[in-house]
Amino acid sequence: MMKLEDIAKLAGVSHSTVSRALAGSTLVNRATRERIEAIANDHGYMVNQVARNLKLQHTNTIGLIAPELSNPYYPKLVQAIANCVGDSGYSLQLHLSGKDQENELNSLINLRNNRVDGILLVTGEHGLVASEYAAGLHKSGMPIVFMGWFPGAEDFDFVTGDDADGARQIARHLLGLGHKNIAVIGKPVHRGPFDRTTAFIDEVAQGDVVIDTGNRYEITSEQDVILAVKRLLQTEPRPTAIFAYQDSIAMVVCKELHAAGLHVPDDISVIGFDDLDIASFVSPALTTVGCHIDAMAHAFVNRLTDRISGGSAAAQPTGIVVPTVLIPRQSSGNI
Amino acid sequence: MMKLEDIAKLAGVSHSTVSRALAGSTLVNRATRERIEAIANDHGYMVNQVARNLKLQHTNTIGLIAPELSNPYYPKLVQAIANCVGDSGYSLQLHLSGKDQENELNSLINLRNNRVDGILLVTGEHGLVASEYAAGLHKSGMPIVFMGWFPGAEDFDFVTGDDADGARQIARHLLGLGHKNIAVIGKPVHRGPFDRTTAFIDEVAQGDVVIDTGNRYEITSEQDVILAVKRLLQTEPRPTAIFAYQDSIAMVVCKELHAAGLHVPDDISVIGFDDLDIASFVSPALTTVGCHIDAMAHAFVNRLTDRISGGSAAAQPTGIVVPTVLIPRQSSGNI
DNA sequence: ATACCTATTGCAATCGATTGCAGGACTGTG
DNA sequence: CACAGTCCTGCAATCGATTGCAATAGGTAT
Repeated sequence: MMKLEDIAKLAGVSHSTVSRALAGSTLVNRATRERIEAIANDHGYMVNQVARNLKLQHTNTIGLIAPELSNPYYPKLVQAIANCVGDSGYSLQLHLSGKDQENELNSLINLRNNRVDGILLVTGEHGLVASEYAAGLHKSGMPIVFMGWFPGAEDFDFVTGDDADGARQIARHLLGLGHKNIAVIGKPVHRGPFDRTTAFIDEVAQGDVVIDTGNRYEITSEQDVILAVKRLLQTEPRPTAIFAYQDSIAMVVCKELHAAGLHVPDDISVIGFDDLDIASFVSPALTTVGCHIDAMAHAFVNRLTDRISGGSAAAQPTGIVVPTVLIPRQSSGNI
Repeated sequence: MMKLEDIAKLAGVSHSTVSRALAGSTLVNRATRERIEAIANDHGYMVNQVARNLKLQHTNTIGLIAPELSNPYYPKLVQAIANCVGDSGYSLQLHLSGKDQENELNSLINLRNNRVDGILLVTGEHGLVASEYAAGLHKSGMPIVFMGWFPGAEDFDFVTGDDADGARQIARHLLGLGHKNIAVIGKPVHRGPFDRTTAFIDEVAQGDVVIDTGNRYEITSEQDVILAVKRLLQTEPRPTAIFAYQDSIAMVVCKELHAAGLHVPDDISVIGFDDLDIASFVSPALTTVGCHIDAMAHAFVNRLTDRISGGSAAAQPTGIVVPTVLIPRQSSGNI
């Protein structure tokens, strides 16, 4: 492939001049520059970024580590992130950690070795895994921003949706609908100050509704959901509403309820969380809580690019929390 | 950040020796190597890949250009690709072209400038856009594999699902169910020898069923679908089955049919194409055609890595077509 | 004519690795 | 003791850019 030197020879100048000409430097004579540009163009010269990166000590690349793409929430996020990153003039190096601690660590190492300018780390539902290494990286000056809260997140830059507030909105919604006997179900994910479960339970308590421990189902697999729904239906008195911490769970719940001959929302209300695209497609359409994912992605990559340019950004790590909104649909019975 | 030179100084040897030691070369004395390894380890030395890449003239990185992530088919594919790529020891540089020709071109240029070892290009439903540039790249020796057929694909390596056969399976399925009056609807995507529409129409013709031109709906937006369904319902005699070329369209069709008070599949059968995850969730579950996406991804990246290592791989460009299978569910009325 | 300034251009160092080749130390053999 | 053969290690070139500094040419002021 053509290199600076080749163009230089063709133009009868030194490679320094070519470099400057192509960079649009005022240091080179206009006529010379135009001649060089023409030659470079004719021969399809394109700068070798890896050489350039080495010299310039930056790569114009951002690393993104996400858990997976099969949970439909992540593609939405990755898409939004990719757009923002592209708009900021960076390339994206994508790593899927598969929720695996070792993979996540390897990705981190790989990204570091490749000298990406910064790292975007989406912590999975499992919480942060490679935190010590991430902390080391961070300390060594690598800009890194997390998405999602995890124990110790305060020491880093992170952005998260205001899940707790979302849960509170759901609580008020259900209370407003007159529900007094509510069950909660979902994957156990403890997100500290942003915890959905805690916030929900606390908020309904404000309305003098207590969620019986027997009505709290922690599940980890689809199989569990089926079992949980079976048990739930035998509970006396039967709950009139179910809050599932994840849309994916809520959908299975609806399916099982339907299979058991129950009608949502007439017999029982169901609310999810996450605002998956599918949520509006299933029938009945799922009431859920979401947050503007573009705003989220925007905050995420802006925080990082600010860190990279190291400019006005406060040295202090900050947590950015983006608001969530309730999206009432059929499954909660108000429409 | 620590570099070879620093470790060399610490160990009292030359940087060449450190390089060799860390590479596990037999050329360096065992004791020396172990000492160097220990020192490198203690000081957290990690090779600078960008310098290494420059010297080695390869980057261990594969570029992936996909149209988007909001159509749920792509995340599945990207996930599978990312896994394969990772397993092969490469990093992934992801670009989302957003179906935009200029973006796709920019991505191609960017990838080339970054000297990725090879490029995976998923052509969108719009067909290939940046084909001249891609051809140029290809000619200049850049390994590049396409996913999906497009006019001229024969000159490149490409892999595609056997959509035509899938469409034929659907045709036979519908024929077997006794349908004689069938409508087809979907985005107009012409995939030459793998065209869904053509194959479908030809195959039903084998069963002496002809699809009236009035029963062929080419749509481009969700709005179009709604209109099409309205028109379709006024057609006399009303079709008893609808084949939607895409699951995403099929789902909207079902929704509209439901809204019009029609029952799927009792009043009318619907079949989609793509086997989206959602397809099994909607109610009624959607009969569709899919192909083993992992096999597809596998073929895709293997072809590329073969090209990169340039080994046994035939110099001749080849098209790999992976089989599709019919997945009968409720919406076609046989279950 | 001398000194000085400006506008261009080239030289050479640098980024951080890899690797062919030369050379030193040490051992074994005749 | 000389010489060849191993085994290690270092020197220096190289990958393809960027950029500070020196050098040259031409023009102008004195």
